[in-house]
Amino acid sequence: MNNYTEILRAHNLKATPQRIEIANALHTDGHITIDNLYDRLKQKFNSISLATIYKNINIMMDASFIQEVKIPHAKSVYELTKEAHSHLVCDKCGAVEDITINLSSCLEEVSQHTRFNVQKTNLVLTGICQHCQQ
Amino acid sequence: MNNYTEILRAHNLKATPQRIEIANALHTDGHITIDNLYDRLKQKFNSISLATIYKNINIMMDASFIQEVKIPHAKSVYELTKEAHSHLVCDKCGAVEDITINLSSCLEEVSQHTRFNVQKTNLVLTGICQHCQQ
DNA sequence: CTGACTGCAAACGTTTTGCACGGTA
DNA sequence: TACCGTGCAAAACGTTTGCAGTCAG
Repeated sequence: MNNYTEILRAHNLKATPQRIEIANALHTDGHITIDNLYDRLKQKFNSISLATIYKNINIMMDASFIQEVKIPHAKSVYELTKEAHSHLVCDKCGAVEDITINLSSCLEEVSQHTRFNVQKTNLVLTGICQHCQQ
Repeated sequence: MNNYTEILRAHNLKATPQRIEIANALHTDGHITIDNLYDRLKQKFNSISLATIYKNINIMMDASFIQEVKIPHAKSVYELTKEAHSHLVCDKCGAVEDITINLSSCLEEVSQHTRFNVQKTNLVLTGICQHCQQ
């Protein structure tokens, strides 16, 4: 488990117990919805408010500490910000997995066809995960 | 302008004037938010209800006549269903543009690293469009 | 003619806001 | 201590639902 106290402060966020637990939940689960995060934090802080979850999610996104992943036909999940990567999402069980894919050939193709200046890539591949194939 | 009466019926959707106008709006604009669609249809049907927009968007999605495109940090847009393609989204002006990119090398990479069975690709490239670069 | 669609109003779920209290730095 | 964060309650927002009247097939 990381020391999220320091990491939070490095992002100009006060290290409250609630925020540290949000960071731990994201670190443990990788990807989590608002609802799951709320359920998870209620175990540790029985009187925590959903408003606190939302306020922290928003301020942590502003600080680029976390990121939202929008998924077709499903609720958004949140993850700790890390190096650029893509996502595999299982349509059956909903599991979200990180995957690093080299998109340079795709970006070349874009620059060949348009003058659009790409800054970020968002690739979500949906289908059936290995576990659900059985 | 296409004859959307027939196309709607081919999708088992009754061809009401409201639905035909939704199809025309999507055909003309390419990508449109719920709000813009509502504003657009109010010009033709001054007493149209937002509920009608939502009901039709949902039934048209169920019929695979249209599709939702989820965009980072922005509202979803809707488009007529067509062959698979990716999207360029300008962070400045919000414009959404279709682009066909060959993703086969990316999919190969996925099958080399996992046994995930990919069924759909959702690629959204964000950045600055040619017009906003000037 | 019949079932489906529309428009209105109300309900619903999600997210945001204001405020008093409490905790971090 | 000063400011920021928390929790509660209420408000705001987007979306869905139920119903009565209307229309497409």
